[in-house]
Amino acid sequence: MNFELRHLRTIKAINDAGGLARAADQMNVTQSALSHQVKGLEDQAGVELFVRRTKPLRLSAAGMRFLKLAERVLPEVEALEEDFRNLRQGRSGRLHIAIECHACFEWLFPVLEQFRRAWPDVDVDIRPGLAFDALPALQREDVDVVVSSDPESLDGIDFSALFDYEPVFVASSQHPLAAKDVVVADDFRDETLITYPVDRSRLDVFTELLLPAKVEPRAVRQVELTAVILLLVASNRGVAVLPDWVLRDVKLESDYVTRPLTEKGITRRLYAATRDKDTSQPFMAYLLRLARTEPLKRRHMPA
Amino acid sequence: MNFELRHLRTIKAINDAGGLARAADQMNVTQSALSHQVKGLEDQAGVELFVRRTKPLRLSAAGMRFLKLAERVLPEVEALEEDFRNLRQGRSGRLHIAIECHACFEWLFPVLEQFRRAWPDVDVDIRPGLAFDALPALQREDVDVVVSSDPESLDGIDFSALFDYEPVFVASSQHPLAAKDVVVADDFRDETLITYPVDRSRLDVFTELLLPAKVEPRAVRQVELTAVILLLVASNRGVAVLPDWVLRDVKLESDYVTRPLTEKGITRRLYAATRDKDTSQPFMAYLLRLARTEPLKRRHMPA
DNA sequence: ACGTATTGTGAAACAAATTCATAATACTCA
DNA sequence: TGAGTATTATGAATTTGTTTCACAATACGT
Repeated sequence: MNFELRHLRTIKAINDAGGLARAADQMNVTQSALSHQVKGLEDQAGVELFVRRTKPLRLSAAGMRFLKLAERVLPEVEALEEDFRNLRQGRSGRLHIAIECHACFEWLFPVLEQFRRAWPDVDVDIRPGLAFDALPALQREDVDVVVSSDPESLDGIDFSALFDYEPVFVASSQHPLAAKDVVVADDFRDETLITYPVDRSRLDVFTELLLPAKVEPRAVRQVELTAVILLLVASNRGVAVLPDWVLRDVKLESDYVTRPLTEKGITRRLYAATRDKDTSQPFMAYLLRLARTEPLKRRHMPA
Repeated sequence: MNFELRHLRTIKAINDAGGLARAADQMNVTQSALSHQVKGLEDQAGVELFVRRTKPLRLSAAGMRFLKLAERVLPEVEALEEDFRNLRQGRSGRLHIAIECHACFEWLFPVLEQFRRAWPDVDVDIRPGLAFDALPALQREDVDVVVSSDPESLDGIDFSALFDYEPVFVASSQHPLAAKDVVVADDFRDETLITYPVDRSRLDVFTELLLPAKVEPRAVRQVELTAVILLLVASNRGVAVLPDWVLRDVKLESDYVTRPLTEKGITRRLYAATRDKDTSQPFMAYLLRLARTEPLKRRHMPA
């Protein structure tokens, strides 16, 4: 008693065609093949699937149940086949994105909104959970894209540059440092610094400014949401360093001010890591193009 | 790209067992067999189902979809296999009954009520529609039992006697014929006869009484429902001939009277026709026993 | 009842899946 | 890092299953 889809297809074909011979034609096999197959199936099942005393073979009660199963199952199987066909042609696929940089939500979300419209069959998702070892997850195919500003040379992984950004200092307009044109490392010594709740090794302020200068802020407070960070900054509960793109939309409400870090300013580059076999897939290329151009569009535009 | 259930079972097993080797054990095949099978499947589908860079084989995104299909489909297939097992052991099956005699509803329904409790997995139904050529339908396996009072010698068909009954004359207690102890054919000459809307050849009054005596009633009115026939008779709009079992429950309300037909009374025998291969099936035997005994239980019992 | 359409059967040819033996590969842990 | 272990991959031989071919058997229509 070990059914196969072949059997389902056969029973359905015989029923549809209204006979074994006609069904055989449609399936491009001989009538004999189907006769043998049905016999084998009935032996296995121990049940008569067809009424034999009638001539164009008709389904018995048991056969009807078999047919019902076929009619429920076969379309699902065909759907998967279609799905795989699309996958092969790069029309469908999975795009699960891990973001190492906490603030990337801000520009990524609008990008994915646009992507989704162009590639409706691609399964899109953002997975902020595995921020720590995102690259191993990429290798293991747990995710398909990792957004990071720290490219590593890894086997089978491509890093594509997306765009440059500037981590900028943010403080309340009431804050003493608002008076300065440029903020430097030493300025943080007496400040409460508000950051995302992640390791310092993944915070630009520390890696690019404070650690090299061996400066420790008076206090560090960790806050999850960007909007809340800005709220706290505006009410002068601390200062923060955020990528410029986070500020672009809200700049006008001048409860707070932004200032460059160091004389020259700091410039960082964002990358998308993908498995090399996926990099040139149509929808992946489309995403990368979108992620390169789209976040810049609304930038430096005074509202 | 031609999936088989074997592939679904394999993918599921590999996922469940967490590895190809373990899955092979559980399926009682060699690890090599599964390796070949997966390879073949991936070639056919043109899609990588597993992540190869990791060692205990893990499903890829595409593989996950395959697994999902397996988890939806396999239980359904197993349900059917279970169903067939039951069928083979005679615990489940189909019991579609065609009744030639219109009034058989009255005793058959309670019988089926009882049957259903004893054999919950048998698919029970009454099909009054194909009253005309019920026996061919039985041979074609469109139905499984035919209740009839006219046994024929037919190949592959058994007729089992159920019980005897008496077609009796029914009239309003106001009706002149109510004065007679016995009603004969001639008595119908001036009466309006109420019958079920079927051919005369399947009405006891005609086959057993009026046709042999070459008597034609003044009028014949056809009515579908037994209850309505009794209603019309009670209000003296005509007379009827019904099997005694129809009257057993309602006799007490003596708006109408029943009288035997002819001096000796008429006796008819009811049969259940079944395909010989089914006759000795446990649930069929049970039904026949029930149909032989149950309808008689409440008979001739003065309430 | 005869001819036609349809299904059934057995042996041979063909195709596919499985095994066996062994190679290749990833993972583990000192 | 490297030896050892666990896991998967591969190719040829074997086994198993499916299809074909040719023809027999069976139902159906007129």
